[in-house]
Amino acid sequence: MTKPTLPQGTRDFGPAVVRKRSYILQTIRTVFELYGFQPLETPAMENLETLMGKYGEEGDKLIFKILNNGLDNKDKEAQIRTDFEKVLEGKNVKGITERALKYDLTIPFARYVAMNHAQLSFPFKRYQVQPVWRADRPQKGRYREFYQCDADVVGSRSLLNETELALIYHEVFNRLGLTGYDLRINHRQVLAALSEVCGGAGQLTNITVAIAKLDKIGIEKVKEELSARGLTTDQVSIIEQYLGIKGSNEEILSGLEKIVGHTEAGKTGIDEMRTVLEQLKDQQLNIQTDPTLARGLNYYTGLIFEAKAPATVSIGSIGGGGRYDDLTGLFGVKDIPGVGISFGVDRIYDVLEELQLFPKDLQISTRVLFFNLGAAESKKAFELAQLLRAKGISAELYHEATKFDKQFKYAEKKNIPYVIIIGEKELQNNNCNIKNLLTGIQETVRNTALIQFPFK
RNA sequence: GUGGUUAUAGCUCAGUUGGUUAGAGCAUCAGAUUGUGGUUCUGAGGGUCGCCGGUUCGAGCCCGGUUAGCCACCCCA
Repeated sequence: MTKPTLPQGTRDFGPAVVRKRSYILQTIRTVFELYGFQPLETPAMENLETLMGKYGEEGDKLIFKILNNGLDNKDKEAQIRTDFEKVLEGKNVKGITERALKYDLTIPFARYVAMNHAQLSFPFKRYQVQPVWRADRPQKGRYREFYQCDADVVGSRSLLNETELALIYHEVFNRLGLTGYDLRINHRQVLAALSEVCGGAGQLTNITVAIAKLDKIGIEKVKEELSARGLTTDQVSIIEQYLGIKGSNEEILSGLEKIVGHTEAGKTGIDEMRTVLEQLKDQQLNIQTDPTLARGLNYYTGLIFEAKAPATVSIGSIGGGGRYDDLTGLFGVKDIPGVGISFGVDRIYDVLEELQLFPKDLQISTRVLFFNLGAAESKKAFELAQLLRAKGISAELYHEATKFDKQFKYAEKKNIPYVIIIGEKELQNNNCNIKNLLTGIQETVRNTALIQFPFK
């Protein structure tokens, strides 16, 4: 017998952890529902070609592929050998692998919309809470299997959607007690305009990758990287100017206007951000425009979001999203624009843990433990436990008659707030002793009055 | 995917230049206590030193490989 282990980057979730995770998930689901989103689930696996090419070159490498069954079929051996040669060259071949684990929830959603657009009524607002898989190297806050919680609206170009999604972030983080969250926005068109001003749309990726690192490596290193990626001194100096924009949201937008406001794309981007900020004006969100924000996924075309944990926690991004104008176009259905956001539950968990923001009573499941003091006593206890259960109060009867010490310790470990003791005396008198383990207060109650007792 | 680092009891960790039988605290179990827990006291169980191989008379310690955690890069939730 070898010791069992878990695959790299995966985890088991024990009872206490599951409770905390579902507290987060329930909070998010509730807010999604509050804003009119409807649930959707899609399979763990998709056809490989549904996923390939949707997440950029790096993303493709991180997709978990599933080996086909039946590769040992002798009749097909020759074909399988030639196919496998292609795999060794880094190609994907249907004969070897045609399915993959889903990498995010957005592309499967786009696939769903493309397949069902004739039946759906638009705008279609859906939320989805499911695990996704990435063949990334694990670190703290980075796993190979993790949950995403997405909300997307498709079939509407209205910026009201962006506004409401920002409010959802605000509402969820506030409900979780994460009031110090940091929500940033930027616009793909502004980034596109910047690269246009800097000598051609071909530079977009080079520029966004470099400026996204500003926080981490500083302006000098960013300039070095831009030069290394082939930008001229003039172009680098425009970007330096762009990165130097600071101040309030309005100050940042005016700053952007000076650099990219004369371009069509730049104007659109700035106007849209301004509209959304205007709509949010009275809502007290911690929202700020951040010209360095550049989300990696290459399907975003409009406003983009990123939610970060409070600065005191070293976890970084806990959510992100943005507008994509033609996601279903990838699957042959044109003109269905969309916008969506995502919450990273696993990271939010780590943040709440670090800041000790989980409610204390999450771990209370059983409210009442009946002590077991013998055959006749436990028969009565069982009867009363059934009464409480029928009233919706979760109750347990200790599984065997043993000394008090053990039964108390069981209650303590399971965080059970009340124990009920029925012994020989109580059995005769038709009453029972209810002890509150938190306060230590014990009182005697008639059995007929037990169901009225407030087990708070 | 690249580089670095760590792995000893259920948990947190000691373990000397390689040397007989690998230790502590907490936790667990039993007793002091036959109807009232959290404190205290006494005792007990528990380890193929992540795994595989090598060097050596001898390896927890040295070397190689492998698996997993962590860190940086890349990227990302």
